[in-house]
Amino acid sequence: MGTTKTELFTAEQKRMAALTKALGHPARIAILMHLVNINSCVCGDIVEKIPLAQSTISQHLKALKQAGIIHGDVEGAKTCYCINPKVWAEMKGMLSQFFGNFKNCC
Amino acid sequence: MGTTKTELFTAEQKRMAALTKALGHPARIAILMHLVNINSCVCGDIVEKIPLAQSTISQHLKALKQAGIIHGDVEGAKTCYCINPKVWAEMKGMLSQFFGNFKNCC
DNA sequence: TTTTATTATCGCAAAATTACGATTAATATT
DNA sequence: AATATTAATCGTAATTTTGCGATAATAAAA
Repeated sequence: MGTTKTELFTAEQKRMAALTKALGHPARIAILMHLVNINSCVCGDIVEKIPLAQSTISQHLKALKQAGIIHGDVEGAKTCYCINPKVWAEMKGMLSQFFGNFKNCC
Repeated sequence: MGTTKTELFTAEQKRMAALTKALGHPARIAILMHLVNINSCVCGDIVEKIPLAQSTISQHLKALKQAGIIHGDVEGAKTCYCINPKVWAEMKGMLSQFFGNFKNCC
């Protein structure tokens, strides 16, 4: 076991789960906060900002990339990581709808 | 390894990661969607709505409870699961701020 | 009081996640 | 051409997650 039974759920449910799962680690939140705060792409100084090994950060960046939340553009020897505005807007809309739908019931 | 180095991150980062991680599975999204859609507490028919074993659903409910997103009130033989309005509002605010802070930069 | 219904927990197995050091690949610099 | 610099990938180990059946625990119903 250990595998999610993905065929049992809707595309929307799977998409939302994949996106929130990608957010679900402090290091990945920290990376995204950094990108949002500096309000530009980050070319090569993420390892200095987050106290984890270079390989570990690379894995977290990969996870964010696979979810589509960021993209990395090779710029010579460095890679520039940017928030993907399209997916960012998708998440923003998806989550605001999701959280807005709840009317305090009981 | 396999353990997150939680001491390296801020309380905000850890809280946000814990909440989004709890959302990060299709079954848990489905459970929350169901609770939002019927707009009331659910007493005992979650197993019928989601095609997973009773014990598996119980575990997903536990995960949502531990994050504080829902609470379960024992109502006789059944347990009524409700969205926790306080934490719901917390997430809504946290995420809307997070996603609102990004200005399309590049 | 015995039986039934409902939910939680235990124990297990398979898979995924997290983290790191070491290595590789690709580009810049000297 | 040789040497840095930067980022990705590989290999490994510990831990966590996911899912299920079996078993408890609790309360309702007969």
